[in-house]
Amino acid sequence: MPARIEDVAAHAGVSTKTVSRVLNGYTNVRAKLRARIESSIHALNYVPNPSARGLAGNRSYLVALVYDNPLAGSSYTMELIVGVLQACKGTPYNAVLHPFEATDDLAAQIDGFVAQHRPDALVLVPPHANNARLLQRLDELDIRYSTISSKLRQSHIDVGFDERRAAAEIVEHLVSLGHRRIGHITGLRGHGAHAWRLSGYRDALRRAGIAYDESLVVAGDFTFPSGVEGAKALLNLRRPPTAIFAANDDMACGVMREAHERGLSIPGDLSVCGFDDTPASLVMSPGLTTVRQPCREIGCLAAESVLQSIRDPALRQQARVPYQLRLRESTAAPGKS
Amino acid sequence: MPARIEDVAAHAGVSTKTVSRVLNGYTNVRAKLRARIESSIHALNYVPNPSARGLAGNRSYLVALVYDNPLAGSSYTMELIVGVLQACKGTPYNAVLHPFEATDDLAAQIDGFVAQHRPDALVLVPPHANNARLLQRLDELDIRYSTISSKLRQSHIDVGFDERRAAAEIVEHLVSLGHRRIGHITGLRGHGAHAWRLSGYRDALRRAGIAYDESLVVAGDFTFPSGVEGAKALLNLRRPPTAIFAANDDMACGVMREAHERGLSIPGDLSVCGFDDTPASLVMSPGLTTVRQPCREIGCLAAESVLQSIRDPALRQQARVPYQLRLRESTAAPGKS
DNA sequence: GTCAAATCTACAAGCGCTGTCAACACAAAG
DNA sequence: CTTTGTGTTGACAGCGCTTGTAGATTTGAC
Repeated sequence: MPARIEDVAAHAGVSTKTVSRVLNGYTNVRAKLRARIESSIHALNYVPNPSARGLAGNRSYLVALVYDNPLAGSSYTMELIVGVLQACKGTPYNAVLHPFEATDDLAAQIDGFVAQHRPDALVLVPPHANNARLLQRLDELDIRYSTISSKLRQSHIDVGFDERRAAAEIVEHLVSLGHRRIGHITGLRGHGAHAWRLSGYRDALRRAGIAYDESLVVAGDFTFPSGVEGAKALLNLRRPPTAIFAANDDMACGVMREAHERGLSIPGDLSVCGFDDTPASLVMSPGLTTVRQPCREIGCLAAESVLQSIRDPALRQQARVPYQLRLRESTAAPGKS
Repeated sequence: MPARIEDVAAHAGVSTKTVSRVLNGYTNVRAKLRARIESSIHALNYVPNPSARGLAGNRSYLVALVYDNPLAGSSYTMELIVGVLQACKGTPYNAVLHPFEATDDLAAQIDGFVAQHRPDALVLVPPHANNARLLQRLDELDIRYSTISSKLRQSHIDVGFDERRAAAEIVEHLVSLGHRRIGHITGLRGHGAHAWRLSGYRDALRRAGIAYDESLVVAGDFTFPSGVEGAKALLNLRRPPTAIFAANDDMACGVMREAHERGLSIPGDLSVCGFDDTPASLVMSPGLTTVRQPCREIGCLAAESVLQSIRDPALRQQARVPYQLRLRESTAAPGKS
């Protein structure tokens, strides 16, 4: 039978109330007494019972990660999960996962989920992070939440990185190699990543004094097949691009596949770069030039902030974490094989 | 304020205890009364409070997925998670994740985790599923658990698939294409997957009347770099193999990388096949021939069984789920380009 | 030394549920 | 008609914690 708070109180010679104060981080306990209680906790190997705590305090000690059905992008989600778990470590909080089916009655779904599990806080991943109705419903329910890479310019907690600048940098890398005709396969419309990465692409062209050519930009949806299709469209142009910047790695892999099909060598005949640094980008041959998005840090920060906001409801924070260019073998100067 | 069991009882004109019986699936409630209570539950939109339930019933309604630090194999873990979540859906149970750091004091770690979160059940993934000391400790703590692909022939719940047979099948596929010199890069020693897949390889050779050649089998550790190294060793042989069966996809990707480095075309100069059907195997060029391991079903089944065993502690079950060969473009008859 | 503020104790209530056990209804048996 | 047994239902305590109140004690400032 595990120790109870009562046992700790008796062991330390204090009231249970004071032990409770220590457990919950109240500051009005004298340092000396606090130390004594903490050593009793340690001696008895005491860990508070989460159910009892939750029941009495009307809390669940649960943070839910709300993400899209993970058919695609599993490594992205997985990394976020690792980050969220890291943030929960050492706290009484536990992470639970909630993959939302992408349906219309999202409000109903969130209501059901909240009713059942009563999470104290949510971390929302795109596309849900961009769903204004959802956020509004959460506000109504008075549930704290943070978002990841939300394109909504709202006054809530959000964590992301400067995707526009990162996209610009990777395109500038292509420019610096000598490329002038650079194709772009966009992400799925509606995602912030679609607009930001496209804007970055245009920023880089503008700064390099290269005219924006609409025909070099084709629509993708972040999937491998859409990368293949995008590559087909671009490579079928009368004057095909010498480099293609795909808005994510899966599509970049699609581009590489199509290039191989056509017998084009990479990077000799075509430079390819992606975005996200998924595991696949490392195992591709050649290795894929991409942007490392620090998913773990993002997940960790998003969870930490939202937990902090439980104590301090006024907290509003727009954190931007650093990204890194990963230059690998899929990009080189044009026209040399 | 959400409805409480008391409200439901009042609405249905019964005692709270009877409502509780209905909620917990006790059979000794008359059908008519049960129906009335169920309609009251529905009418009031009642969902029991997990904390209260847990406190009163001395349960946590938590299933923990215990896996290795997810630096590698994130898609495998992710798929298992999806399966476990699926199994929890519609039950009062919730899934929590516990990535174990691979340290020596595993018993201490599990004790700490159990003390803090008090999960009702665990699902163990290799290599932890193979840790006899860990299982013993769980038995001592009287915590239900199930394992996934455990190589321990113990009397507990385990879910997996016939890896040996699957490995044999994929090697037979190579044989049927005309390959006689087939290399194998093994997995990490200690994992069941190491032994089973190697055994399958040998089974296939034996059945094809091909002598087992030790020099064609090199040790890997399931990582991409070890695949590269393994490929180097095999391709440097005086008589290199015409096909390589890597014990997982990551290593197969490493083989493809090395082949590309050497200017060997796949499958023209070298056939490659992997195992697991990770997302990368689909985006590789050419697509990788591999074995689909039904991770979701496995995770789901493992969680379902262990939840069932909470009610029925006598439950022992060794489930084998079906696998599928995925024949893609990385394998072909030898010697034709 | 005095007084207010800060700290601490004791105790009770109660969070929402389930377990225990007793009560009850109803059928079959005597 | 009573007795016994079986199945169904209810009353109530209590799970382990937090919160609140009222009062005791200590502390530090003056």
